[in-house]
Amino acid sequence: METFQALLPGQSVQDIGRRAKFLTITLSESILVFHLRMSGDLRMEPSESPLEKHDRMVLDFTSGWRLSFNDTRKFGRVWLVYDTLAIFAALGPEPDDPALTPAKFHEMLRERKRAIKPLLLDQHFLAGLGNIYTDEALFRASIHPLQSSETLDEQDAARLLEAIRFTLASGIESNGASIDWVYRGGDFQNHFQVYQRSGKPCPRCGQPINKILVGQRGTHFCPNCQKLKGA
DNA sequence: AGGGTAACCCGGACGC
DNA sequence: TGCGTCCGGGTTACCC
Repeated sequence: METFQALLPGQSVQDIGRRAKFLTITLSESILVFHLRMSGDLRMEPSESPLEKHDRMVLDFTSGWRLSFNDTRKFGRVWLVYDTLAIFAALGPEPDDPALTPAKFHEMLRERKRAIKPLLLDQHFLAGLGNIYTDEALFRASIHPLQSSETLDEQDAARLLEAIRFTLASGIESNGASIDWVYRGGDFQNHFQVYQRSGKPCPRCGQPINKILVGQRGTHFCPNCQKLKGA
């Protein structure tokens, strides 16, 4: 294990924020940016607390508190930057941006010609959806994961945008999903409609949920409720 | 432009 | 019990 010390003398926390799946801690003269990927976790605790297994970075504050970045699978990333432009420049809009109207979303979908699931996962198209939320949102909107984006009409787009917003809000309300031992305290896994429910009955029609591979990602959907249209 | 694939990482699940 | 193998999450790189 290599260790080094990064000193941030005299700097204090000015703000805490989020853009897409990135967390930002704005300091007096620089910005800490975190991406937890799937196994990352941040803890605030007294500096004298024992370190935990897989703690990858710790920040000691003069107040006696410590911020620990724990990441079992080392997938997470941390940057110390002077501005976030380079990291955030290419990101798509936030799903909850009021400027993202159903009409605008429809236009974005029509400009592309790509299977809807990988498109929704593409952070440059729309920022914030991961595999779980994409499957859940497509189910709620009754759209097949392989449906090509430009074939979705205004109503489809409006339904999908609503489903995305609803699904993300539900996940946040549940403190996320704790499907893995690395997540803590989340409850959203108890609200999954399709994700990791292959073979189990669709909550809407009772037909078995199907699982396929789309762009190397496990993809769960109801073949009866989410039919490919116009094919 | 879109897609397919591999890489990163590692603990748990699974099969033998 | 002890192996080996596969899996999956988000993202980028690279190839066709």
